[in-house]
Amino acid sequence: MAQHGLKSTRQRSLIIDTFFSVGGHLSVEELWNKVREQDTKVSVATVYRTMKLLNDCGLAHARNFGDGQTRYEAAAGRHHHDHLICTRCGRIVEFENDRIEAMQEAVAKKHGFTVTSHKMELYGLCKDCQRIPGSPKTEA
Amino acid sequence: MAQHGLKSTRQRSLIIDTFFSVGGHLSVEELWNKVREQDTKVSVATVYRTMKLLNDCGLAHARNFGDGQTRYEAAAGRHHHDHLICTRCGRIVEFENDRIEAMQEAVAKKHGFTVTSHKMELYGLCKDCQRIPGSPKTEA
DNA sequence: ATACCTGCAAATGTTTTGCAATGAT
DNA sequence: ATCATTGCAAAACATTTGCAGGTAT
Repeated sequence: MAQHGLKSTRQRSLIIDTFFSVGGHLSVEELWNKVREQDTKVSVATVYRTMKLLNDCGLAHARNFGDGQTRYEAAAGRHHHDHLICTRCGRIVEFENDRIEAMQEAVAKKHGFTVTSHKMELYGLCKDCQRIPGSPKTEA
Repeated sequence: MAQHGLKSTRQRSLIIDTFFSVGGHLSVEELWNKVREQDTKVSVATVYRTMKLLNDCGLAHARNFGDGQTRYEAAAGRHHHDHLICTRCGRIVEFENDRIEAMQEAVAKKHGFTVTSHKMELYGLCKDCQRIPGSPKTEA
């Protein structure tokens, strides 16, 4: 970390290790809770600061799935991908599709735009939730 | 409006008229400013409440382009569409592409999802901004 | 030693809400 | 008259920041 003038601290190591070992698409609060299982003293502010750094370094990507919280996913050496989000159980599935990406480029070009980034999210019901009628987020 | 137990008030009429006549993708604050040109007394809370109603009725759609504010666009009788957003000047261009939609469906089906809604946003530089080096949001 | 980091609490920015007063039907 | 709606100010949320003390290099 020293190459960017960053220091390796107990808190940062714990936060980063936890983030990568838990995986998925964690909100800061979720990550904070996991971190506090190991060290009760770590403050949210530090988790926010650390995830921001990780994002700036390109090791994590900030995402926003419309639930009002920023979520982070590991990014090291990963391809760009998009997401399917189950609006009932919250499951998030990642996918890649080169043909869609190509068509996005084509659409942008048609409108004179140069695309630097994009996001695409498909919301709906996952396989399991389609057969279960009733209200969302009510796991058995 | 009576069919939903909603009442027609001076504030609502003004907010709704303003929203539809200004058009585009307005944040609540932008809309509030426009509204106050006609009536200084209208509160932000009322604008928030009215736009939420309009959204629930399906007459407006809430959008989130990553600038931290919810933006609303008119929705009455419009097709689904996606957006190109210029990260320099903030210009927003709408587009429709049936082939991309079809491929989204296909991807979802492959993963066992039923899609109920989706969002796709392409961020980059518009035609005009590509030729202007320098910092964003600095209009001549 | 010298930056950089941390925790805390206070501040931020956006959106929501409780409540008493006002207004529409 | 009744019940929805308003404005205001306070509350709620997620996130950021100032600062004084602590820590890695």
